[in-house]
Amino acid sequence: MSHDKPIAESTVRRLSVYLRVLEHAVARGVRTISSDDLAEEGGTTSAQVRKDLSFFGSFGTRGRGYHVADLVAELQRILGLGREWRVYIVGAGKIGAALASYHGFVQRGFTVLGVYDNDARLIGSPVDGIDGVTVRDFSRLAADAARERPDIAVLAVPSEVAQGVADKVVAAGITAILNFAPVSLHVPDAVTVRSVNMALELEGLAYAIVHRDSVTPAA
Amino acid sequence: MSHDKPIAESTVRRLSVYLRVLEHAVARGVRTISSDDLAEEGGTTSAQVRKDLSFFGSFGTRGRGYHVADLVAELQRILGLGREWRVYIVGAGKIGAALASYHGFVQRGFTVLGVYDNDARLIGSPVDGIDGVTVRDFSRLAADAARERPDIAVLAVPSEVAQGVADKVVAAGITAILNFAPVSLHVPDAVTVRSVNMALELEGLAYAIVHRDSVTPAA
DNA sequence: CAGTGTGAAGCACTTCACAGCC
DNA sequence: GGCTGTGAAGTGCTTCACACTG
Repeated sequence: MSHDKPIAESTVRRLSVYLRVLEHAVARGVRTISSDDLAEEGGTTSAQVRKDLSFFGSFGTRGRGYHVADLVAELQRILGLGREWRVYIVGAGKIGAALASYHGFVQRGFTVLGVYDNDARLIGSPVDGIDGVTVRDFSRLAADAARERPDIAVLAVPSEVAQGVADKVVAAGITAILNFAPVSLHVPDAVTVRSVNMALELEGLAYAIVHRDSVTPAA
Repeated sequence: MSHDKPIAESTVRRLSVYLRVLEHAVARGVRTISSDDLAEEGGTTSAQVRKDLSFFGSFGTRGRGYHVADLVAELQRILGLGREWRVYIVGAGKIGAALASYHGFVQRGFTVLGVYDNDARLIGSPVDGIDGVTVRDFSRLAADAARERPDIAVLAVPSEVAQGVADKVVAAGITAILNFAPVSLHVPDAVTVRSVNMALELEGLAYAIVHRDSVTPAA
């Protein structure tokens, strides 16, 4: 849609972090914040904060800092959080259920329209945390998607079936996937995939412990 | 402990990915694998695979590739997966419970010794998925840790209390934290923190959808 | 030959440092 | 005086390309 120069994924990640810090600042009644403070809270450097923001415009006031409320609005706009994002969760196991009722999602405008599974024992049972939503039959996903046009599918299924599920999700016209299975998914270029891999993070910690002080943190 | 030159976090991440691919290959009865195949399955390039491995040694055979079983052993050794890693999970809510019973952890030698909460209604109740483990009182964590010497604490608590919990965990002598709360934790340098932030990943997807084809994937 | 191992080149992200502005 | 915005410098990860070897 836009023709801005590409922004690094690392920058986008930090923008999300800044947004959280700023919302916290709003809650505390803070009006104005410097790049130094933002960096401190967000775990980065002031130069990084200013550089990240500079890709999108000049939001600060020299000598003063950033107006918190304004910057919140800017970041929400930049990140695309002004609208409702419609989400399907695939997999009604422990992790899928936990995600479905995760408060952090709703808070940011991510609405869970449906939770899918192929286990007959789960289909039809209520998803707690979301009133009125019951577990849907995975075989209906394509038909439902044609009607509801979800933006994002969250995959909380076992590794062995993750690629197959991803293929079905893509075939249903969903173009963004958040993958919780510990496998790399192969999807067409037009589809965006992010992965959250908890076991991999634990392994990273194990490595760090074993090799204490010989790992360069990337962020 | 060792005096190897520091290895990039991105490299360590990929090693974990390679390990998974290789284990899958073992399961399929594959004996030998090329950097090309490993890259294809792992979502990277063959040069990257060879470079990553080269930091630790020469494990392949020119003209032939890598012996799968041998490389699995090497990677397990490099990542420090040869031993048991003792884990405490703090927070017995939905996410904490889901993590406690997550199979991927046990599989890699991560043993959940205890699940902690400060909610009296949860303390003492069984943690399903782990036989014999019941939810422990968070106020006992320091005392338990002195005895059980866990390596890693997984934080599955609300953002508002995450920093406070982290402080207690650090005070209890735990030096590695996997943080699921969407805040950056401030800890001493000697403590390693990794964060998994699901809301942030969703926001990344939202950004990617809004700015389709103007994001440079970092991995 | 097929495919690894690796110095060198390329590229992208981060940090520096300072001019400019409130 | 304090702090932003930003070219330029620095750093580190990735990609290239090829010598080398089983």
